[in-house]
Amino acid sequence: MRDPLPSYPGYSLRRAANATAADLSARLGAIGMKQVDASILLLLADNPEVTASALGRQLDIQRANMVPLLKRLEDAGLIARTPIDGKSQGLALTEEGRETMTKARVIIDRFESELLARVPAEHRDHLLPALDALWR
Amino acid sequence: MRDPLPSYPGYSLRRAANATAADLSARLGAIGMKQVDASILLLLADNPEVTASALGRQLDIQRANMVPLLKRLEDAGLIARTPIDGKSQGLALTEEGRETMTKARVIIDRFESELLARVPAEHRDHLLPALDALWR
DNA sequence: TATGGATTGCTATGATCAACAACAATCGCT
DNA sequence: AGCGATTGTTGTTGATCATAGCAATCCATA
Repeated sequence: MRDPLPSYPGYSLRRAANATAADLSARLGAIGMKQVDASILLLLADNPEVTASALGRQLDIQRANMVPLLKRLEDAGLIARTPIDGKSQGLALTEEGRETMTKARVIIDRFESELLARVPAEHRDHLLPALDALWR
Repeated sequence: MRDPLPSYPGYSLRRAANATAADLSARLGAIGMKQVDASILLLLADNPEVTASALGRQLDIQRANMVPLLKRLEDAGLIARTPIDGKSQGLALTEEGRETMTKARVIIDRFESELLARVPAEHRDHLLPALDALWR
């Protein structure tokens, strides 16, 4: 079947993103994590006491949609909230959260290196800069 | 805020795909099209009389989910079905479907060239081959 | 030619996800 | 003191996708 779509970079971009995301999802699923969960944990590891709003801004997730996300992580005992002032609350990893984050990071690091390994050597170093130009 | 995520190619891949997809969606919305719709029309333009199943396989869309998709396009008068045998039916663009497909292709071509233009020249030619390696 | 496995189109359903509007409480600047 | 902006939240909606199941039809082979 003749298919003109793969010659479009934008189309290949979407297909590649879907394929790799499915792969990573499966791997993170092994430790009961989703990609968003892992993103939040990684961000929290580097930025203790950030606010839910700030997290959402960084990840492009609306405030309202952060609520169930954070609730799940809190119920799982991975993050804790501490009041900053009357309306803001700081988020931080619990001890268990830190352990889970470490596991997630191992999985992600392996995933990312395998991803890069699939790219032919002559194109490899160009991938990240090219992608950055498309959304940063 | 310190953010280790953008240094991961896989993460940037997802973000870039989301950003560009949102852009294209907005542009196609101007003619009442969605990305899937346009994909189907483009594919149909090059492959008249293909079957719904074959289309779904090519686009990685399950048979069951093709039904409402094709129904919308048929109700809009963009595609027509002709029986091939007792159980299969060939899909093809109507005259109106061909016109809409042409409009969509103009939009997509412009979108894709603007997308490539955003990539620094030294990385540009590496993007498509790199992406291809990730899903083909 | 009969038959069993695969294929096609479809219905129905559930899960997940993101967008949106609205709200009360609080903050911070003037 | 007052006012606009921010925060966390609720509730709802629409879109997308996976899954299971089903009847009809096909195709290859015994």
